[in-house]
Order: sequence, then C-alpha cells, then structure tokens
Amino acid sequence: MLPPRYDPSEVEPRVLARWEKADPWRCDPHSRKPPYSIVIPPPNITGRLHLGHNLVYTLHDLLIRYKRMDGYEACWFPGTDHAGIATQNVVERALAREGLTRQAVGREEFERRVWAWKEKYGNEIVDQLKVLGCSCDWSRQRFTLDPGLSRAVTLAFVRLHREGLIYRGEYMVHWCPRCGTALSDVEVEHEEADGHLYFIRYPLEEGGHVTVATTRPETMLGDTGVAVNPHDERHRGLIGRMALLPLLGRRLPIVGAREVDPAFGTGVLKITPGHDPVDREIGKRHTLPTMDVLNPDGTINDHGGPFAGLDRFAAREEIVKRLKAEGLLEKVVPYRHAVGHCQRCRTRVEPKISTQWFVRMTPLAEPAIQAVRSGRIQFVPDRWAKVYFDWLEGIRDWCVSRQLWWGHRIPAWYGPDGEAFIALDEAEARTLAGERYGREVPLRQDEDVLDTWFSSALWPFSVMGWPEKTVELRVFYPTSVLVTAFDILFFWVARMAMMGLHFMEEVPFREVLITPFIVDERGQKMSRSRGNMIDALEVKESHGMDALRFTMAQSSTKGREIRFSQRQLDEARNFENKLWNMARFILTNTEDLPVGGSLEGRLLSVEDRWLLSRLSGLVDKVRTELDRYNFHLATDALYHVVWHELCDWYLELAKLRLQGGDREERITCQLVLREALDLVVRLLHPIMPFLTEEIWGHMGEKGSLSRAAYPEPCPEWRDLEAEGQLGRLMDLIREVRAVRAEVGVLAGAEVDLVLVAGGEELARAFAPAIQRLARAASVRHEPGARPPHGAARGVAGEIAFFLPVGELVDWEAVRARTRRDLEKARAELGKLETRLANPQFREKAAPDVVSKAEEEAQALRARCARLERYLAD
RNA sequence: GGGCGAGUAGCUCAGCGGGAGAGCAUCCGGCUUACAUCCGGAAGGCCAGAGGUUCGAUCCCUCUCUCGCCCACCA
Repeated sequence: MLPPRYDPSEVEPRVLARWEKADPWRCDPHSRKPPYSIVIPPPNITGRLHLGHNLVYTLHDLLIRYKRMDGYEACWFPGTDHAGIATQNVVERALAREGLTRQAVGREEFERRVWAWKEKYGNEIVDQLKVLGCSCDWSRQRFTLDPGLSRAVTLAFVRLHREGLIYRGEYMVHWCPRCGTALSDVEVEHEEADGHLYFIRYPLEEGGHVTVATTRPETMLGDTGVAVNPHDERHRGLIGRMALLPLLGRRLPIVGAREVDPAFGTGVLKITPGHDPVDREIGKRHTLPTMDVLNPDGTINDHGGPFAGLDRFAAREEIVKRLKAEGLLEKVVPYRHAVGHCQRCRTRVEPKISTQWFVRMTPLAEPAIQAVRSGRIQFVPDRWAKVYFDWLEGIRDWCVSRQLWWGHRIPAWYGPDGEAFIALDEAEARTLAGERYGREVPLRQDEDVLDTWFSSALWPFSVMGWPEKTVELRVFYPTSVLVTAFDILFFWVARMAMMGLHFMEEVPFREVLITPFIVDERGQKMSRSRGNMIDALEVKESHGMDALRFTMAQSSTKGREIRFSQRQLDEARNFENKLWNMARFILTNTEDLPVGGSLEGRLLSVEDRWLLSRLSGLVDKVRTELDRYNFHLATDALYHVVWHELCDWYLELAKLRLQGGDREERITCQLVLREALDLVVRLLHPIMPFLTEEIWGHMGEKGSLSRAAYPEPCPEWRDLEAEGQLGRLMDLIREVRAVRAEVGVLAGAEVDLVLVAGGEELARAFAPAIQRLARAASVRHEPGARPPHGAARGVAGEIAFFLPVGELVDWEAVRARTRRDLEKARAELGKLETRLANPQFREKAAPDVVSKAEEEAQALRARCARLERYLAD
C-alpha cells in the first residue's frame, strides 16, 4: 500500500540508486536506431547547481528522455569545464585565507593545489547533475583538461596557427588589474557609472594653452600627443605645434585626426596610445610613441615619474590635486558613462597595450554566418539569429592568451631571439628550432594559458574523441540540439559554430534553443554578489526535484525571462502529490485485475470513450508541443488533463462502477484506469522522472521507465460523440452544484433533481453519476413539469431543471442569479446576431466559423427562453 | 547611439485573427473512505494608450508611453 502523501525525499534517492545501478542510459553507437545527441554545456568545477543550470539541464534531460523513449539512440555526453579564471580565482581566495598568494607558492604548487581542489570538489557538480536526474551516459564523462581534450586543444591551436588564423602581436587589449591578465572583448561588461569629466590645460610650447577633456586623468602620464579635428576652425591652427604635458613636461606634438569630435568637450583630444584604442590608431598614423604607464596590477609604472607605484585611482586623485595646485585644472563636471568591468571579478578594466595571441575571426565567422542563414543551424526562438549575425558580422579578433596558471598552456616555445615555434609538443618545437638555428638552443615555453572558452569551442567534437576518427563522431556529430541561456551566445555558441565548421566541416548542432533567463521574485538577476541565488538542492529538499523540473518546464516560454516563483513551485509539488494519489487510487482499485487483460473488444462506456478520446488528444498535444520546444504548453496540457479531467471526472465516475456495477463493467473500468495510468506515466516521465519511475515500479513493471516507449498517437481513440455527451453531463452537474451553492442548500443535503426540458438521455444514462456528483437524491425527467413553490431552478445549456428544496431557498439569490445569467446570455446572443446579420461576415468568414456561430446562437436562444420562463414565474 | 523583449484578473503568468484563461490570493460551502499538498461553488479584466489593416483584433501594421535586457572605442 502506497503512503497517502508523496515524499520525494524518500523516493528520489531510491530511484537514483536504482538508476545508478542499472545504468540505463549508456548508449550504443552501433545500434541501428536513429541517433539523437546532446553535449552538455559543461558546468564549471567551481560551480554549485543553481536555477539557471537547473533550467538548462532540465530541458536537455527532458529532450533526451523523450527521444530515448521515442526510439532514438539518444546520447547525452556529460562533462565539466576547468573554467580558467573562475577556478583560479576560487583557489586564490582559498589561498588568501591561509595568508598565501599564488606567487608565494609558485606555479607548480599552485597548479597542484588546483588539481587537488578539482579532485575534491570537481565531482560535486557532477553528483548534483545526477541528483537533478540528468540521464547522461556517465561512462562518457569528460573534463576539458583531460589528456585527450588537451591534445585536441593543442592540435587546434597548431592547425589554426599553420593556417595563418592565429598570430601573436602587440595590441590594445582589455586588462584586468586584479586578475592580472588580458581579457577578450566579451569578458568585459560595460556598466553605466557616475564619473567626472576633467578639463585640463595643456600649455603650448610657445605660450598659451589648450584644454583637453578626459575621464581618466591618470592616463595623461602616457600621453604622447594632442589631436584636434582638422576641420575644426577653432583649433586647425594648432596642428604642427607643440604642447607640454603638465606635471611631467613631456613635449606633445599636436596632430590632426578626423576621429576627434569637435562637439565633445573642448574639441581637443589628448593622445594616449598605450591606453586607448582610438588614441592608438591616431598615434600609429602620426608615429607618436606608445607608452604603457601601468604595471600588471594596475599601479603606475616608472613612466609615471613621481606617481610611480601609486594605484591608478590614487594616482588619479594625486594628479588632480597637483593640477589644481598648478592652476591647470579648468573644471570638473559630473559625467555618466559606460565603464568596462571584468566579468569575473567586477574590477574596472583598463585598455592596455600588450603582446598577446589572437585568433583571426573574420574567416571563421563567415561560414558560421552562412550556416545559420542557410538553416543548417536553427535558432529557437529565431530572433536570436539576428543577435548572432550582428555579433559575427562585426567580430574582432579574439585575444586567446591569458596571464593565468590554470588552463591549457599555449603550445609556443621561444628561441633565444624570441622567435616562436608553435608545435604539438616540445620535441616538435625543438625540431623546428633546430631547422632554424642549425643547432640545439634552449627553448622556453610560453608562460600563458588559453582562454577557457577556447577549449569549450571544441567541446562538441573533442568529447567525442576528435582528432581520432571515432565511431561516436561518425554517429553523433553533429549533435541534435543545444540548450542554453543567451548569456553565452557569443562566448560559446558562436565559437562552437565557428570551430565545428572549421575542424569538422560541419555544424556542431542543428538547433540552438535559447532559454529565458531566470530572475528572482522581484525581477532581479540572480547573482552571487546580490546574494539572491537559489540553490537547486535546497528546492529539492523542500519540494522535490520533479516539482522543480516541472516548474522549469512550465516556465520555459518563449519570453526573455522567468521570474522564479515560490507559488508555482508549491503548485508543482501539489501536482506531484496529485499524481501520486491518482496512482495510489488506480493501483489499489485494480489489484484484483488479472494481468494481461486488454481493452480489445470490450464494451466501453461513454465515459471510457470520453477519457480515451481526451488522452488521445493529450498525446498529440504533448508530442506536438515538445517537438516545437513549447515545454510550457505540453506541461499545461498534462496538468490540466490529468488533474481536471482524469482525476476530477473520470476517477469520480469510476468509483461508481468500481463499487457497484457488474463484474464485466468493473473490469472494463479497471482496464481503462490502468491504461490511463500507463499512458500518463509515460507521457510525464521526461518531465518528472523520479515520481513516474517510482509509480512504474509499483505497476509491476520491470526495467526502467526511461527505456519504455513513449506513447504513440492513438487516433482510433478519438470520439467526438463521447466528448460531446460527457461535456453536456459535466455542464449539467456543474450547473446543479452552482445552483445549490448559490441557493444555500447545504453541501451534504441531498435533494431531488427534476429535468423539465432536455436531458432525457443524460438522465437515462447517467442517473447514478448525477446523483453522486451533484448530490441528488433522485434524478427524474418530467417534461413540462411545473416547479412547486420553493423550487430552485437552473439552466445548463439547453437543459432546464429544478430542485424542490422548499423553504431552504434564498429566493432573492435565485432570481438575481437567473437575471444575471439571462443578461449574460442575451449580451452574448446580441453580439452573435449582429455578427451573423452582417452579410460580409457570412461571405468572407470561413464556413465552419459561420456555422459554429449559428449553432451557438441557437443554443443561446434556447437558453434565454428557458431563463425567461423561469423569471416570469 | 543601435537592437531586442515585456506591459492581459490583487499577484505570477499562459493565450496571439473569430468564446478572455490558469495557478495563487480573496469570498462562500465541504474531513464525499486517492489526495485538506484535497473537493465543490463564487467574485474579479475598456487584454498599457492612440491610429490603421480586416467582415471581425488582446492577437497583424504604425506611432506613443512605462519597465527590463543586450550591443556600441565619443575621450
């Protein structure tokens, strides 16, 4: 006997253990089934599962379970990401708690510690994925720093380099002073911030001055020129003259540059080629020297003269103070502008000239653009394609080197003269060096590592064993679908597309499903710093993982954000319990059913036919909506049919037949119940795997439900006649209940029901059901009978009835209710009639729309007539 | 400065060319032996605003307003 309350904390671990043991998701590339594959967006080893993960992984799992059940060889490749900066930061923080820094312990020790950290915590996230129910093929789990995947990374780098798509050079990059590394463009987040615009006087060599405006006065230490727009009447004459850098006295040539906006500030721009991309361009054109004034940690270096050693912000203050003292600070005005921050640590980044490795993106981007344009990759919703195009079309080269210690070491070795040898390993580099120098020379490997996203870009094929020609690659590449939030569209999705097309000459996935973004109940982005992250495991504790998964599926609309809602979660938990009790009811009431019974050839009652018809519709609906990634519509349909049709109506009706009725009828009913349970459990399994698997076990089934077949469409069950008849029955019962409630008949009291017009077939076929569900003492059909004094009346569709309740009736309530109903019906009828009276409507509207309107109008006229007669009494 | 999304019942949100819906909250009534995480009933909406297309618009088009997000080297 099942307990009356579903307890996920008891069931889920048990189901999990069963899965762990049976390993039901190991896939076989040699099977003849059509392949369906997904590679996991690898979670960071630093991660803990939050709702964002939960959404993405739930949807992946939902799809893979659906396809697996539906006859595909469905393979989900799991794994984790070393997550360069993120992980390094976490371990550095741990070191800091010991009073250490990575520099203090040294690179080797640091790497050892990160690995140790990974061994200790890296599997936590994997365990969490399992707890979530992810049906991955765990035998294929990979890590981006695994030897195989590292080889793939090295090979990709070497190949790109030989193809001229990777180069090294001195360019302006975003620099995070806290992380001490260069960043790519996408790792910089721009945020509006209140700052100041400083107007500074630069003396002219021959007397007088010009005033420049800047938001970063400290960068003046690196100024090597001044520029004005050559078309600017006011300043044109300055070109070719010399200004003097305040505080340092450096001579600054004044040049003309069209980039200078005469309308901004004073129309005079100070040129700092070491710390501003526009200045860099202008500087290059006019052969102004480039001067880097920042140390890697953001302090001023020796070029800063008296300010050397100060932090950039301290230097700013100091410089402003000195300028003011010397009368060179004309004014300071408040100024709001966007400033770049390090995605990982929120530190303000600095543009800084530096020598880095870059991937040439334009040649890689072109095929990736074409792949989407031609439809070989499809975005869902497709509006994301535009965002993708916009980014790729304006793409700039990708800075891939990072001054970090945790990651794939760049496979470049330098000779004594600084010549770089790019090779798969040191031996190969040595050979290359030997060819150049003609002798053994000492080589030094590049200290830097690659952007963590470089390995991620290769993930869809590196997890399948690339560069080997594996059977997995042959069968499962390209993958079927990728599910992700939009925040890694550029970081990951676009780069996978480019690398997949380049190295595999084929897209990495056919569809990209972009999910909404989860925000908290107040609509705020969830983030660690806000402290509003919701831990999936805590939700699991309180509501069960299936409830969370159900909520995720239900929330997964085509909108842009999902507002997390506790109530919705409660609702899902209630649904869990409902399902549990539905199963409990069906199982206990079918215990005596002989196994192997079949509905085949049995005489079905109207409600049986109605239920099967509804379930047939449900199967179609769920399949259609899942195929379209409309998870919320599939979920809503399941919720509604299971709860409000199967449970509220069929189960209630079934009770009659299970108690009384003849034996054959009871068996039929039991068979229908089992059929319904079987179907519902299969349909729901991808969404609520734990609960359904548990019920499946109680149904006496062997093996995992996850390997059972997904319900096929069953058009032979469609029965509109039964649906119509049950619809009328439900209307009548509802109306009787409503009248009773309105009129104040005690819920427990049984009163007679007299149908005075219409409904004879219902009364004949369903009298016991009506008695039970509408709490009627008896059901009589007496056409034209006059209600006695003190009878409550009602009209359900075309059926008129009364309840002789005598003194119980609140007469005012009855009349008020009838009047209201009549008004409503009349208004509705009025609208319909004007529409029908319009010749253009009859002419242009679809025929079925017209006939439907006519039918409705007729029904409404009948209803009005009945209501009017009641009122007239 | 570009681009995108959202504005529907008190709240959270579905629906998106021919009936304005769900859950929660509210009110009324129920321990009807699967479930009180339940059952029955009720109340609640110029579907942001203004134009347009259409026989017909919450749904399509244009504009406006209000929020939110993404992208962008104006110092």
